[in-house]
Amino acid sequence: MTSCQQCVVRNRAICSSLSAPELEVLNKIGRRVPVHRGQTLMWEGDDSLLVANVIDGVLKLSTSTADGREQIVGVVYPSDFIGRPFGSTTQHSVTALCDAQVCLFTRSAFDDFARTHPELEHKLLQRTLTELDRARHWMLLLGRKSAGERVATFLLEMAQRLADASCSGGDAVERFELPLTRQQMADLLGLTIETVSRQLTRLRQAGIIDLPDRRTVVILDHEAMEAEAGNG
Amino acid sequence: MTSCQQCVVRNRAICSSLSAPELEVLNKIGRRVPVHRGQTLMWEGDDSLLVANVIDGVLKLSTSTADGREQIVGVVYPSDFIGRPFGSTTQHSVTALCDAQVCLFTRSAFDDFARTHPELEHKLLQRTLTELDRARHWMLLLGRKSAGERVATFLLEMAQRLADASCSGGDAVERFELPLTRQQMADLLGLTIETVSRQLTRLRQAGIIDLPDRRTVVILDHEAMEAEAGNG
DNA sequence: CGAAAGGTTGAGTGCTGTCAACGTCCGTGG
DNA sequence: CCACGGACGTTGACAGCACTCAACCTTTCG
Repeated sequence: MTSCQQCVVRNRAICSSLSAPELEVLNKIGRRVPVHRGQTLMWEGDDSLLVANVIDGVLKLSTSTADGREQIVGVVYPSDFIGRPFGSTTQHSVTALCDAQVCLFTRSAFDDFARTHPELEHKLLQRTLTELDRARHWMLLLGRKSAGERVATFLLEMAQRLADASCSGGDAVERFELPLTRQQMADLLGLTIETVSRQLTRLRQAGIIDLPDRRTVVILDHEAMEAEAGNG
Repeated sequence: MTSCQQCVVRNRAICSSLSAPELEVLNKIGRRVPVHRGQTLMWEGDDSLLVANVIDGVLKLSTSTADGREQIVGVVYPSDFIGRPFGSTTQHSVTALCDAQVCLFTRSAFDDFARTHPELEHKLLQRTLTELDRARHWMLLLGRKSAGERVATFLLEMAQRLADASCSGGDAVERFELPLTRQQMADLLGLTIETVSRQLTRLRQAGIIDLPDRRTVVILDHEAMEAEAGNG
């Protein structure tokens, strides 16, 4: 039986605000659930019935237009929180990009627990404020950056986030596996799959990155990447 | 002397969570400040030293690329909260779109007060969650919608928000004043000023809207607008 | 009245999307 | 083991939407 005490995201997730006896209670209302790659945990427009902490894996948050154009509005990693507490509907779908594990709560039980645990709400507030900053920052990319800048910015951000998640002391990793397909990259960057592919090829031919296989990226020239990303 | 008790946003802002004696304390750490049109209250990248409630007027939140391209990432109205509590830097500039009034706090004083008033933090959390939903919804527009859809979506959303702010029972108003110039609309929609102007002209010539003067919009055919916006 | 700011319209270009063909990887089943 | 099929990815040709550059109009304000 898995308990919160042994949870791998214990010290990073919002649960880190809780004492041992509080964790006992939370343990009772949550349950660990596996999510398979491609499985959708919540659907855009649905009643908000569930919230969760990501324990392992990567998931995407996405919305679509009426005619099916998709935009990925967030990518979440272990220790991130998903779902819409204190609200009636979920504004975006949540889908696993790889096999994942989440710690699932019914929204009502979570809401009740959170309302009586200010420290937990504070952690959630901090996390939400950070997510809002991140979302707004992404709006600059979607509204104002060229295809080349978008792809470069994405690769740099991915390197940085994976570095934060691992233990490399904050330095961006220079080699990593993409958790996204080309189509998903396109949906995140507001581009088409062909444009993403062409920009990756261009960066590779310019000697700025290497692509040993379809999922692996090696950043060869970090400075040139910053220039490509429009941070200059 | 103005007190919180008489504040026009008293019942809508996050302060609505507070009792009379608590308001007394808040009154002491905040002060009402006028902001002139065009004046920037906070700068992107600055240390986060101030937060505020909007009392009157409309302000924009914006970020820029290194070479000066601007993206508006949010528009705030009376009762909205601005600034970055519990964080070291402000991620976007805040600028008044018309003469405005805000209730200003130093971040440290506000943080301290919030940390000891869970009900206030709860209100702030709800507000932040709503803003996050709104920002993510806007990402769909920036990433996937055409110029025509963006302009139509913007006008519909503006009509809805002004309806929510007034007392029209939730029905969108059919006639309103834009708080934005064409350039600001372009910066919000991720377009150029010329494209915005052309799309407005197109909607007017199609008989879907009227533009009595440069700042006034009349929605003549709400259904056609929904279609133009790409909503089903 | 003149200047500046804001807005509209036109002509032309180019970036990115569309459509299509082909290539690569990988799991499945003969 | 190999053939096959499907998912994923790359590349090319072409078109079109939105951007750029430019001229001109309207409103505002000193």
